[in-house]
Amino acid sequence: MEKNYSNYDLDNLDVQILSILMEDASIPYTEIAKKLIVSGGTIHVRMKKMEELGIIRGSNLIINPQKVGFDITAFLGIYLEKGSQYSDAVEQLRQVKEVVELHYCTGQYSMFAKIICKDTSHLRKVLNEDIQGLKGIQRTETIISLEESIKRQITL
Amino acid sequence: MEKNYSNYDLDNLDVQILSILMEDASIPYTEIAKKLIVSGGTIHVRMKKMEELGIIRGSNLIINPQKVGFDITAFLGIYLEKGSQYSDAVEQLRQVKEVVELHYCTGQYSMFAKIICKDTSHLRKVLNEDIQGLKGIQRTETIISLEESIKRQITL
DNA sequence: GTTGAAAAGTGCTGCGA
DNA sequence: TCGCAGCACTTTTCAAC
Repeated sequence: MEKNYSNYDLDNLDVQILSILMEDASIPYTEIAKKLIVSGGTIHVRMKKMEELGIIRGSNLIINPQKVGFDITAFLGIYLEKGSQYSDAVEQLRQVKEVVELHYCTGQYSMFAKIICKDTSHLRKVLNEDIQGLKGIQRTETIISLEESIKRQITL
Repeated sequence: MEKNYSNYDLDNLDVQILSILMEDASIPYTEIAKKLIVSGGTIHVRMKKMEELGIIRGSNLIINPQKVGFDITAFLGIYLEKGSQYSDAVEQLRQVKEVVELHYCTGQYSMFAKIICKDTSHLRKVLNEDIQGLKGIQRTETIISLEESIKRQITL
């Protein structure tokens, strides 16, 4: 399905289509077509091309975590005992459902995670029981987000 | 539009609908209905209710940043000169398009940002020219992500 | 590559249980 | 409150430019 172009040149039309749908994926093709003064069929062809190229990963329904009782976002700097334990640690952290992002990174931490929990006691449980005990993890540093002021995708 | 229930009890059906659409918002209601053994109309009613309650924020087209030439993800710990400059700093950072997330947080940093850039020279430009010079920002620490191993939404 | 329209499928609304 | 059926709208396809 996904063709092997590492970097495809998007033209202006592609970028404008993506920009619109990145903000709201439910906007109909026909409406985009009107706005960009092309036919609906063209939007469809472009989208199909970009899907095949792997530029489009899919679409997500975005929910408000706070409304469903998930109130705490935290970042976790993770120190591994040895760098070689990285892939092991990834697999273990993948089992922890509260981990929504995990990065292998430069700087003081070996890995860096973003986790979302229901409340402080849930966070404590995840840190103490689910993460601190994992094989290869030496220690962690926690940064708690009190407010998410900006949340968006890149501007093309 | 949005009713003022701070926390509404979702039943099992609501949670299952959300779980499916959070992974792929393009799945038709009729298919969800078949999977959960209810009618399409019921899915529609539940979705409308959750939209009115503000549980659903919308939907995004997810693109692969690397395929469009954005190759570097970095996290930025930001030290402010005074905590009171927070809202000022938020507004300034909102103008920097490369900043995709910004948190006000506990711990050593006053604020914590996630930024996505095209390459190392783009990152350097954003750090040196767009961010370091902003009023109220004392200094920053950069963590560069070499690999994003996990990227998902919360599991309800 | 793009267009325009026809065909297929989906979302929405109202009635009935 | 839920399910069913008809209508409106969208996506998809395709021949022609």
